[in-house]
Amino acid sequence: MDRAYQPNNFEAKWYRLWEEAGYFQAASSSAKEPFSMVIPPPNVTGSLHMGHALQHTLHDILVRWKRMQGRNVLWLPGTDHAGIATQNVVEKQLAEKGIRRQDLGREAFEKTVWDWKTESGNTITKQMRLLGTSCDWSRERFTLDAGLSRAVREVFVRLYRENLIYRDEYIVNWCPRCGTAISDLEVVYQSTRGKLYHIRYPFPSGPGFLTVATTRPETMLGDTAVAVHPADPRYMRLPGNAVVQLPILGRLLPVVRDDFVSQDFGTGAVKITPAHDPNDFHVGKRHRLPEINVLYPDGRMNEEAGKYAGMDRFECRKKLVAELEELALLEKVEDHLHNVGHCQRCHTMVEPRLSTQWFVRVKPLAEEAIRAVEEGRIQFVPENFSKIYFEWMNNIHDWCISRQLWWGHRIPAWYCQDCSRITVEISDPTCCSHCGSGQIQREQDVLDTWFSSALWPFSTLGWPDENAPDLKTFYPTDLLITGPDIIFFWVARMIMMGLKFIGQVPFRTVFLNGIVRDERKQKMSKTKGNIIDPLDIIHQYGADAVRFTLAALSVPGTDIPFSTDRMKGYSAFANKIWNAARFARMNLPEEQAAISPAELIARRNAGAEGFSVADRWILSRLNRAAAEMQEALENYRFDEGTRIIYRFVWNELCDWYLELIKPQLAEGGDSAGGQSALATLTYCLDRSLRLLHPFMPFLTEEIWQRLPHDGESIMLSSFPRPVPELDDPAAEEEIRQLAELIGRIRNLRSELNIEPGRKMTLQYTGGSPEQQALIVRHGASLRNLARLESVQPVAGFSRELPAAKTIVGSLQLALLLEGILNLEEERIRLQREDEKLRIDLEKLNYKLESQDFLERAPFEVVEENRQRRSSILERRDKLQELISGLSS
RNA sequence: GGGCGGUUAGCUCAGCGGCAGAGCAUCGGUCUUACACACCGGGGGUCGUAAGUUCAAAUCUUACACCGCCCA
Repeated sequence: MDRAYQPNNFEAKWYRLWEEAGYFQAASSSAKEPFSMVIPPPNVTGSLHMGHALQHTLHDILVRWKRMQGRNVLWLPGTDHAGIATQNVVEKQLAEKGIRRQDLGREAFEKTVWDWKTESGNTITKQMRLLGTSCDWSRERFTLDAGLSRAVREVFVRLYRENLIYRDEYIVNWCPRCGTAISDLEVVYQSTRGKLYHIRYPFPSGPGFLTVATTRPETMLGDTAVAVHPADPRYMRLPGNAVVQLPILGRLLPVVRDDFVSQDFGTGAVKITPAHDPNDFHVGKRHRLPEINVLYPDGRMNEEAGKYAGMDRFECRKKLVAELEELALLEKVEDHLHNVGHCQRCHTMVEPRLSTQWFVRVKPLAEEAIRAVEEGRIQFVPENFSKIYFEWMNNIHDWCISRQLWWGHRIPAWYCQDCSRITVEISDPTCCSHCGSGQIQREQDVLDTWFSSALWPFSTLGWPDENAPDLKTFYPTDLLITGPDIIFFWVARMIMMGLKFIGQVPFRTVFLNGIVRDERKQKMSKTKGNIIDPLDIIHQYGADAVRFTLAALSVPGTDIPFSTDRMKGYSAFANKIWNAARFARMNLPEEQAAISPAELIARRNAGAEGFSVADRWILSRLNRAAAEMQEALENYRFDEGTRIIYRFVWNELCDWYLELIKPQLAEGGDSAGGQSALATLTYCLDRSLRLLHPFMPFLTEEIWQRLPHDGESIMLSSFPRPVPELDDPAAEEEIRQLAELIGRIRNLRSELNIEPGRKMTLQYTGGSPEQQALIVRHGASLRNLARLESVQPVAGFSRELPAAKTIVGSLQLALLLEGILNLEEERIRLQREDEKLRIDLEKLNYKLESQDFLERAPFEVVEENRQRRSSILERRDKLQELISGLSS
C-alpha cells in the first residue's frame, strides 16, 4: 500500500465498478423490505454546488446504510426542466448570435432548448458521480419525460374538472424582463432605498387639493380613485361624492372611503390603482372601480399612459415627476426605505399587474395536507419546521400556475373561437367540447415548473399507471431530504398532490438540511467571491473528505459553516485509517481469511489461550461504537456519526489498541498473543470500515479490498451491530486504568523535561492488589508506551532516592533520575498537584455537608459524591506522604 | 409588525438538570520504523446579561440585550 492516502488513485475506479455491477439498482419486487427516496431534482441547467454536495452526501449516507442493513433501496435521481432558468440560459446564448426566441418561433425554440439539454444539460448528473452518490441511474427521470408529462396532464385535467384549477383575471407578480407572471413565492423582497413622492390632486371645482403619497408615481396614470379612511377627521367635511382631478391626464377620480387606508401614512389619502397594486385591486373590487392597466408586458408604458406611452417605466417616472414639479403639483419628495419585490430568477423589480392567469385553488388541498402533518403521518426533522409549514399552510393563497414561457408543460386547454369556451382534455382535442366547433386554439402558456415538481414522488414511479410495480413497491417513499428554503415551493405542494392523487402521503419523514455557508457563516455568493466549488475540493482532497466534512458539520437545524481547515483535518483522518490498514497489512500473512464474529467469540472465551485484555477491550469499544452509530443514523445525527467513528478509529483503535499490541506483534505473528491480536485487529478494521462506509465509500472500499474480507464489495456487506457476547466492562475498566497510569508517567516526564527518547526506571509501591496485578500484566505495554527501561515493585521509597514521585489512585510512583533532584522544585510540583485535589475536595465537602443535598438528592448521586471524596482523600494522603518524605 | 432560531475555549460548534467537551488554531517537546496528513504533553471558560425555580442550572422559567432566518 502507498505510504499515504491518495484518493485520486482509486475513487473513479470504484464508482465505475459499482455502477457497472448494478449495485445501485433497486428491485421492483423483492422479499426485502423497501427503502425509498427521491432526489430533489436539480435544475438541468445547473452544475454541482455545495448545497447539492451536502444534500447528496446526506442522501447517500442513509441510502448506503439502509442497503447494508439489507433493505431493497431505491434512491431515484433526476433533473428538473427549470422553466425560467433554462429558457433564460438558452435565450442568452441566442442573444449572443443576435437572435431572439421570437425570431425562431416556438417550435424551433423548443427544439433548440432540447438540443442544448441533451448536449450540456446533464453536467450535474456527471458531477454527482464524482461524489459517490449511489442512486439508481437506471431509473433517472426528467420532469419533461413523456411519463412525467402524462402525469402533469392527468393532474391538470382532474383538478380542472373538480374546479380546483380555474382561469381568471387577477393581480399577479409580473417580471417585465422574463415577460411572465410569477407566483408569490418567486418574489424576493429586498430592502431598497427609494423615494416617497407627495403629489397634489386638485379639486376640479374650486381651490384646494388632496395630497397623496406614492413610491411609484408612474402608476398614477392608472389611478381610478383616491381613498381615505372613513373615520379620518381630516376628511370628515369632504362631501360624499367628492372628486379630484388626476394631474396630467385630467381624469376625474372619486374619493372613496375604505377601512384599509392607514391614517398614519402620509396625508391619510392614498391613490388607488387597481390594476397595479394588490391592495388597490381589492379596494377597486369593493368600490366597483375601473381597472386601467398602464403597462405593456415588457415594462414600457402602454397607450393608456397618454404622452408617456412607449416609455420605459423608470424613464416615465423621471419625466413625469419633472412635469409635476413644473405644474407645482409635486409637494415634496422624501427618502424612503421600503421592501421591493424582485424576480427570484433575474432580480428585476417585479410589477404587480392585472392579467389573466391560471390558478390552483389551494385551500381544499391544504386541509388534508395540514392534517397529515398534525396526525404525524409525516414528520419533520427537526420538528420545529412543522411550525413554519403550518403557518404557511394556514394562510395559503391561490397558486398562480401559468407562465408566459415556451419551455415547460404547455397547459392542455383550448379556446373555442366560436363559443369562446374552454376545452380541457387529456389527449389533444380536435374540436370544442362545448359546441363542437373545430375552431379551437391551444393555450400558449406553460405551467409553473413547481407544478410538475409537486408530482415528483409518484410521477417518477409510473403514475398515472396505478399498477406500476415501482409505484406499488416504493410509494410512499420513506424519507425526503431537502433544504428548508423550499418547504413551501416544493414540500408542501408534494404533500398536497400526493394525498390528492394517491391518497397517501408522499414521504413519511422530511429531513431539512442546513444551508452551506463559508466558515464565517456568510452566505456563499458570486459577488462576495467566497464560493467553494465542490469539484475543486473533491479533486484536491477527495470526495470522501468532502463528504465526511459535510456530514460532520451537519447538525440538524443549523447552517453549515464549511471550513477548509476542518476538511484538512478529516482528510488527515482518512490518512489515519489508511495507515492503520497499512500497519495491519504489514503484519498479516499474505493469505489470511476474514474472521467471523462466531470465531471471535469462541477465541475470546478460550480463556488464557484466547484474547488479551487489550483485545477484549477494543472489541467491547467497537460494540459501543456500533451501537452509537446505529442510534446516530436513526436520528439523522450525521455529525454524531462522524464523531463516533472518528473517535473509535483514531483515539481508541490507533492511539491505544495498535500501540498496546505492538509488543505482541514484535514477538511474531505466530505467537498465541500475536495471532489473537491480528484476528482482533482484522475484525476491528473490517467493522470500522463498514461503519465508515456510508460516509467515506471510496476509501473504505479500497482498504477493505486489500484486507481479509468476505464478499465482492463492502457495499454489499452487512452493517455492524453490537455483539452482546463481546461486551466486556472489566476489560474496559482495566485499560482505562492502564491508560491513566501511562498518562501520569508521560505527564511527569514532560513536566521534568525528560527527553522523550530516554528510557527511565520506574519504581512503585502501595496501591491495591488489582493495581499491582495490572502493572505486572501490562509490563510490556507500560515499558513501551511510557518509555521505561524497567518497572520495579519496591517496599517503599527511601528519602534519598533521586526520583520524581507521583500517585495514581493509591499507587505511589517514582521515576528515577540521574544526578541530584532539585528538592525544592519537586516539593512545589507535588504541592501543585495537591492543591488541585484540595479544590476538588472543598467542592465535594460543601455538597456533602449540606443537609438538603443529603436528604433530597437521589441516593446514587450522593453515593457517587461520597466515593469521589474518599478517593480524593486517599490520593491526598499518599501525596502528603511523598511531600513529607521530601522535607524531612 | 408577527413568528422561529441562536449567544458555551481564539474560531466553528456538541452538550440541554448531577465533576464544562470536540475539531481546528495555539504553546512546549519528539523523525519512539503504520501515519510529520504523525506522536507525546500543556495552556485556554463568570456557558450573552439579570432575576427566578431546584438539594443541585450551561441545561428549566421569565425579562432584557445582541445576531441571524422566515412571513407580512
